[in-house]
Amino acid sequence: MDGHDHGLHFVRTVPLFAGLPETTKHHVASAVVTRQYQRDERIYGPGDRTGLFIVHEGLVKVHRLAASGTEQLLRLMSPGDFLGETALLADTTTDHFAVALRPSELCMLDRERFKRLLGQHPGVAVHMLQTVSGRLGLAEHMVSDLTGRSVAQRLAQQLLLLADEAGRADFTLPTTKKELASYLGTTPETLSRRLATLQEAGVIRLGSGQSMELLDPASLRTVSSGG
Amino acid sequence: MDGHDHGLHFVRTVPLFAGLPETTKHHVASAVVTRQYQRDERIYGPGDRTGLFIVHEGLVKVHRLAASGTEQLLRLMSPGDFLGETALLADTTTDHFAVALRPSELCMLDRERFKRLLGQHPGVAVHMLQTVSGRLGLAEHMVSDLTGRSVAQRLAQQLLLLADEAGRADFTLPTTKKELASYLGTTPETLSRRLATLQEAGVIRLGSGQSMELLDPASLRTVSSGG
DNA sequence: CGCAATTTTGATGCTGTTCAAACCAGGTGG
DNA sequence: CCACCTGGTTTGAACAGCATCAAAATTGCG
Repeated sequence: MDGHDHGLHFVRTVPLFAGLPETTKHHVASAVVTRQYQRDERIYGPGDRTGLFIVHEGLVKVHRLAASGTEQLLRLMSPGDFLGETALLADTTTDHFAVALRPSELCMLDRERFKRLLGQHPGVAVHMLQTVSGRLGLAEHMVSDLTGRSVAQRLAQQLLLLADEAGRADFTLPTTKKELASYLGTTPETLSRRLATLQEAGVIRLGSGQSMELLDPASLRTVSSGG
Repeated sequence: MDGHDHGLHFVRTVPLFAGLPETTKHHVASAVVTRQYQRDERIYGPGDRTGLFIVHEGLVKVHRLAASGTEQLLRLMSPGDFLGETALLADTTTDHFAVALRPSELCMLDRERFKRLLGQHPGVAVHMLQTVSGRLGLAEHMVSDLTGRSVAQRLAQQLLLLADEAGRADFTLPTTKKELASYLGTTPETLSRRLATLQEAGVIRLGSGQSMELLDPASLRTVSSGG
């Protein structure tokens, strides 16, 4: 299987391109550059002038570094997700980092071709608009959570969400606890303490590594909503 | 001048509709419902199923209430800005408030017509995508600022931004200090103290009401970037 | 002029950070 | 196969920033 076929197969699995006609999918597939990234390899960083990336395989974190050195994890991107569009649409360079958390494969569509695609296929623009709008909702939710809710509340909410995504009460974190702490806007130390508290209360059970189990989800829901 | 003409005049001033052909502008103008809002009047709230709003005159705040009662100001919308698109694109109800901070005029385009417009005029989708993408950037910036920077740093940054927007060192806040505190993710008390500190240091001068003057912007820049 | 809301100031307490050190896990090379 | 090393996790102690509560002062508005 050569690069083109591989790309075409890939393009078919991307929600963003779902509505495109066959011939356009071929065009996109041949225009796209696919690359593998190792664990911890940087995909782009502040100042880079990249195109649109789409995750094919693996897990990518989008984060920002404050002057103080604090890292804020903004989002995790999984297969099918796109990233890098903010700088592209504003015609500037990026102001954040994208790093592969595991061996990953991404493809990139250069700026020119992407803009052309956007202008010629409104469906892509609309789909992208829906996605970005959803991300905005999440980000603004995060803002109000950071000011209006405690770490314990945010953690409880996140644990419920993770269990929900996994579809079961026992699951494994997609990342290290350090990254989870960053996502929740706190430190590893504080997160560790809150988790310990929950375990002592019999609400969760911490397994080895990043695995855990929710023993009392109802209790978590109470905590999450400020009980 | 009847409602239609008024609407048409309005439509011409909206950046979002800038690229539309004349005939479409007429259609939009006749489809739009214009309304006046008093100071503190609610435009929409959580659970409402609204269309797309566009600010014509005045100032609108978009905010969220935490269970604890904490209010988080998310953004201020001025003439030309649109709002309500998140719920619309996700086909759900809103999860936040929009309130007129002054006597304001807004128009609303209902869901159906908006969706049709979006599908038929890709330029609108692309423009909207750019705007929403920019807002996402701001929101994510806010997230990392809330976790990585102190109130003093966020305040310094905001003061510089306000002076920049005003184009001069002495300006008047667009809102009350209470709202500014909410925007910065802090309390009125803390904001008042930080402003007092800056004044004592000779960095700013607080005038009556919401007016102030930046005496030493360089110093603010130092504070803002963590000096 | 006087009321209501905002702003300021003060005193106190708590949540979460910081620094430090011990502990643990996974992966590498001898 | 095991010692080792690096980064993640946990725990402890002390501290700092900011919120909270309370009350006085100021502002703007009817």
